[in-house]
Amino acid sequence: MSQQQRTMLVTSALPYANGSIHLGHLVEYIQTDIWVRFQKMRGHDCTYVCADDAHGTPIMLRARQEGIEPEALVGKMNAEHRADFAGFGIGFDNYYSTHSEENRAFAEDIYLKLRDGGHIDRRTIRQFYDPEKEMFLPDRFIKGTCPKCGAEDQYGDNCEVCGATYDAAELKNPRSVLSGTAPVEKESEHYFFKLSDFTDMLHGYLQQATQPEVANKMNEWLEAGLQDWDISRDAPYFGFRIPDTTDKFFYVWLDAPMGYMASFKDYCNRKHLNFGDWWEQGSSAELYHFIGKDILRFHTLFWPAVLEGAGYRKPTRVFAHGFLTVNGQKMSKSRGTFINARTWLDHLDPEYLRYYYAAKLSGGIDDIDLNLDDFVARINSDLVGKYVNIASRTANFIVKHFNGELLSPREYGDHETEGGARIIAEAFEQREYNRAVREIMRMADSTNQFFDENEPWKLAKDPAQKDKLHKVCSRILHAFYVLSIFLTPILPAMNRRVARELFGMPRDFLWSDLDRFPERINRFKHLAKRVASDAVNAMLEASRESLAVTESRPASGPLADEPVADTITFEDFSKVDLRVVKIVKAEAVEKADKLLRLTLDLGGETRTVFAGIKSAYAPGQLEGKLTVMVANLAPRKMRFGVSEGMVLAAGPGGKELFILEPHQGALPGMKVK
RNA sequence: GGCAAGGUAGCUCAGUUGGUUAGAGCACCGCACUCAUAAUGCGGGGGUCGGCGGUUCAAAUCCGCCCCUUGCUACCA
Repeated sequence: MSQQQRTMLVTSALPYANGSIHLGHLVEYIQTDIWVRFQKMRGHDCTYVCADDAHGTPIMLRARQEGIEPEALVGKMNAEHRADFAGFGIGFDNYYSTHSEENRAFAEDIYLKLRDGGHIDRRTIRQFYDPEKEMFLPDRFIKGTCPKCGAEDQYGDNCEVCGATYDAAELKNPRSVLSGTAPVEKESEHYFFKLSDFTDMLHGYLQQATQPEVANKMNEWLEAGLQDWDISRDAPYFGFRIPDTTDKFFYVWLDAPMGYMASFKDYCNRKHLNFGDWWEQGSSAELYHFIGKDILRFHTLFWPAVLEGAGYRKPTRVFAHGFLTVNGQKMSKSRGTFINARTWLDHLDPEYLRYYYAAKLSGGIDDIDLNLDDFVARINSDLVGKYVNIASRTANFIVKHFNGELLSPREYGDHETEGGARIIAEAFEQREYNRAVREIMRMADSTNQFFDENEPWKLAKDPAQKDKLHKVCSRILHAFYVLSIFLTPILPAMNRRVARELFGMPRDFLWSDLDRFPERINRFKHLAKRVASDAVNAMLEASRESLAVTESRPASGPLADEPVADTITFEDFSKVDLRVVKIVKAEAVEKADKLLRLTLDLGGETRTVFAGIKSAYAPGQLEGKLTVMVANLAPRKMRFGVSEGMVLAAGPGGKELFILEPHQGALPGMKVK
């Protein structure tokens, strides 16, 4: 199996330094790590780097809250992340931070090259500003009433109740999350990267560098026309200052992907390598990014355009994966399925998670499900019952009757591994680990069949059959040896023990070890124990508890979904003019599947209001009834006409929506106060 | 509503360019075995391959329409 040695640099996305690593993150790191270990085993020069994404407003504010410097917070999280990753056997060659001098140098270098190349624009935009804290507010730090559905306490970019997206400027009663004061709009000069300069290049790039389904999706953005990208943020901000400015900082996406370069640069410095051999245009090294599908735009549009504009090479391929669900649903804190890496490590073997993910992962972007019952069954059956059991049931015969010595394939008859090895190597290369695992388990099955057919336990009792016993068991242990090599990228720790303790090798397995077979074994030592479902339950319980400490909110019910909003003053309330109205007409809107057009009598004046209540009310049910509306809400143009107010209703949505109705005697036009 | 990805045994999933009675693992029911930190082998039950049409000698696989799930997005002011 001679082949060209490849030079590869591989990355996983940078985890944000604001939170702990959880099982969702680990899908990506485990996927990447398996691939990297496979490439290394094949003898390629493969380097795996990552870093913490350490900048941004949330970090700055959290540090403030904890009363420490951002640097201290970032350092603490870096140590925690490293420990978690190490626990799962993620073998980074370097793990760094975007808060580093190398990263500053790359951000500035790239920015200046883009600027000098004419790809940076400056213009003034209006943005919310917190006068008390004296800072501009990102969308996530403004809350207010959703302009679409009226839900309170919604973020400045989208509404979690109705799912609407909007500009922070559209929020009603906006207020700063930091100080509670009303933010003011203020002008500020921002820097923009002219992404559209690279449209043609990206068109071709997407085809060759991404999975087909990803290219299709991203082409939608190209067709819609690429917008300029705001790459600056105003002080105060935890990040790098833009050169030649006093109060402008790079937005996180102009320093996060540079973190890949910075981490590798740090590695080069320590290993005395020439950074440019990997990153200069025309480099023959391969560059791969593993990412989640949520950050596709940044990695397949923004990042290649930036690299192109700054004169660097572009990634060879960008591999996106799907999200993790647990027991078929999104990870949930109240169900205990929002599981941190550390919680798993406290209760379960990390390699079992690696195996389970591998058994599920394909090369596509489908979500994968961690079904915990299936997990227990799968580990116990595949790993313990099939794979480990092969060695466990065979090794004793060799040690006891033959002093550990194995016959060679020539002595017991040929050992065919070529075909299977090719299939499995191909599957690893294509990141179709599920296929590799299926094939490996198929081979484990046939090995167990072979064992049972030959009944070595009977041979062992008959001295005349000693030679056959030796042949059968040698062959089986060689099959185990082959399976172990195949499983090494997935189960590195277990197979380090197999290589060294059982087969007495001085190092871990390499793929080329398939070309020769060991001549002896040592006594078998226990390798893996079954998963008890108790341990899984304990982990879920611990997850629930660890989160309960940080959040003392009710676990379920309306109050949990939508906590009571911040206190407002009476003046705030009195701004809202609520009136009793009579619904004189209610009709379905053609082509609208959620809206009803209501004609409301306000006691002399009539208003047209669109309400998203079609899922709960038939038009006829409403006509003639009284209800309450917000009468002084700014009119809003919608697709089907202008809505002149809003009717009040409660409930989560769907069939559960309940219009408010006043008691007997109320008349249209009366003010609610 | 638009776009995308899915809908195959109770569960988790395979099914390459359409081709014999649709597969695996787990679970379940028998049987066998005892070497193995209960682990294995054999056999069995179980599916109208989301639904309805169409193309074809032949469709889970191709085409059309519809239903459901998930993700983005849009109209739930």
